Amino acid sequence: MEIIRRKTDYAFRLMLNLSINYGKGAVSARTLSNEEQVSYQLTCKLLQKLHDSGYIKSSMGPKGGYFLIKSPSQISLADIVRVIQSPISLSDCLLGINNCPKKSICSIHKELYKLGNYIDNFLSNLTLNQLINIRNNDSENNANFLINKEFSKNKLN
Amino acid sequence: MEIIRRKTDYAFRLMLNLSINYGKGAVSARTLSNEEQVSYQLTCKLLQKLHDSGYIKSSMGPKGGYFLIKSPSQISLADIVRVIQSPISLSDCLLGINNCPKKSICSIHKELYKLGNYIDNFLSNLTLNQLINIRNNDSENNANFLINKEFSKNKLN
DNA sequence: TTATATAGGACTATACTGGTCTTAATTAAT
DNA sequence: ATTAATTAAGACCAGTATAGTCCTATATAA
Repeated sequence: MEIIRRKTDYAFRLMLNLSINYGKGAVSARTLSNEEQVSYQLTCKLLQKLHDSGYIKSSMGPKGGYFLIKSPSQISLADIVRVIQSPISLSDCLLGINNCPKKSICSIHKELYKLGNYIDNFLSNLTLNQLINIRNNDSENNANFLINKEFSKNKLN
Repeated sequence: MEIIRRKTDYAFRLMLNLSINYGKGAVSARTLSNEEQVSYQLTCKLLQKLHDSGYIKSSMGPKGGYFLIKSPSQISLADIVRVIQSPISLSDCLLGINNCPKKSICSIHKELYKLGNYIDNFLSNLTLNQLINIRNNDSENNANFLINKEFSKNKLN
């Protein structure tokens, strides 16, 4: 089960593309669809949602398209997640005392609560602007995934 | 969308109960169902899965039931998650370079990868034994959720 | 006027999730 | 031996989420 749903992932891409084009005019759904390899229909749907939520504006007609309203530094991945997919929660029971019938359970949820907070904060603090910077600093080679593999070996050390 | 599915949460409870009874003989599904407020049928199903995965043993007949094979210090929440629900992955694309058509995306996934690792490690390092200890240290009052509520108010401060 | 865009409702196939029902097989105690 | 308590396990189901398409309408630059 994916925490970040596929649609949300698509939206990340679309928004990152718009971030790179921030201040350079509108980008059409068709272009975004092609460049980010997301089906045209779905691209439209996702852009509409992002539009309705006030992150992007649209201009209709030829030469129309979408562009960011806010600066990429003011939009986090958590924002996008919130728009596209149902909210991420770590577990049902964290929502309230009602679902947690026994005290014995609370030690579980107390710990899970910390994890939930961490995830929240992580996504809230990761802005589109930061992602652009990471990409730029990251050299021109395509070896990011190799780097990621190293990350995984060293995890928690 | 919950990262820890409800069934997994149930399994956490059942396993914590068995942990508390570790070394004290078998506990029947009926008892576990009552004590942890999980439907009897579902309790049976979950216990069967945990049994098949080698975390608990069963004895049939009257006075039968289930008991842990391993020590609670050797079973993590990640273990239980793995048995009960489909594996947690942060996003489809993290699975491989194949799903990641554009380099521009990698800066997203590089960061998400870190988050995925954190979640993994968190759950892998949280053992049933630790949860018992947390519970015991946590005083005898029932106010854990009040504490949790405070947590939620103060988060990110 | 036309071609290029966005806007948005309706619909669908598939899969997952939580959960139940039913029928067996095992075994301690009487 | 019989009975009652218990695990074992397959089949089934309703509800919902997910990803995605289809179709029609509307706006607008050229």
